[in-house]
Amino acid sequence: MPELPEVETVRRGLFPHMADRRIESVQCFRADLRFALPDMSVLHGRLCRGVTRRGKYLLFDFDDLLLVWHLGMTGRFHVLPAGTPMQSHEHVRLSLSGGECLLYRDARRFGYAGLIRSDSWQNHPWFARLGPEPLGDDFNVGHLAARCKGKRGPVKPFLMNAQLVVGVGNIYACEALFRAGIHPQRAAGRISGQRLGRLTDAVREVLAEAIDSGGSTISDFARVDGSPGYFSHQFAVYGREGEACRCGESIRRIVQAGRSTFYCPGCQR
DNA sequence: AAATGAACCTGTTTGC
DNA sequence: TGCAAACAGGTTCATT
Repeated sequence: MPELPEVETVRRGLFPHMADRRIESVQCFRADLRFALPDMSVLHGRLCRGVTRRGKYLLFDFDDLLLVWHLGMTGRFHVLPAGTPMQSHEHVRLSLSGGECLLYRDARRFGYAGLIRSDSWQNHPWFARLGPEPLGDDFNVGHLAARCKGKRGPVKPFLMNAQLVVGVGNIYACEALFRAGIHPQRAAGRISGQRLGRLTDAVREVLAEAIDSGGSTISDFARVDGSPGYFSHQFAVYGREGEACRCGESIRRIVQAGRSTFYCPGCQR
């Protein structure tokens, strides 16, 4: 479900509820999600310093320990008053000082969590091979050109590879390619430097605009307070098969690497 | 090496 | 109406 803008929206929603709060109790309602859950009882009595993000991972800072969480496709966090009844698909609940509790809900259970040492988190297998943050300086046309060189596979699934750049999932890959005017089936190694420059700009712009809109809600995504994200109203191509593009062509849907791709055959070459 | 497909799991939508 | 198939924001592993 959540791509970078949605995870960042969740992070911003969590931060004021988690920073400087102590974990007063931990309840796990099942032993595993996608993987076995860590023993979160070690967090009992600990102070959370804040919540950061790397790619699509949330990192809860407990000084020497990080609680790392990936939302998978349908994971959601909510902060609610203590004593709130159990919610559907609720798997974990942390009671916090100050009278609130943090709930994790996940219908499909593709999400996962881990407890790792803060001093070596970047060497953890979940992080060691991740590409640069798309909104940071390390994601630039030089990086993209170097990685695209010689690649014969289609650019759209290539763009979704977290080893190239983190945070770009199915929605924003489609939207960024539309903005850059690049056909999703074009070989990654056969795009001019100028057009790769447009693509880096498009990735940054679409992600930044989506964060400003609170992410995109299709069906499952919700912010920590339960409200939806509004960027879905601004999709140019995603989910719009058969609708007319502003150029007049009809938007198409194809399947690449098992995922739906939406594009405009008039605007994207 | 690189690209595709299957797997993980449940809920919702679509089509016959 | 009922049932089955298709589809859904992600990642990893196995197979060509």
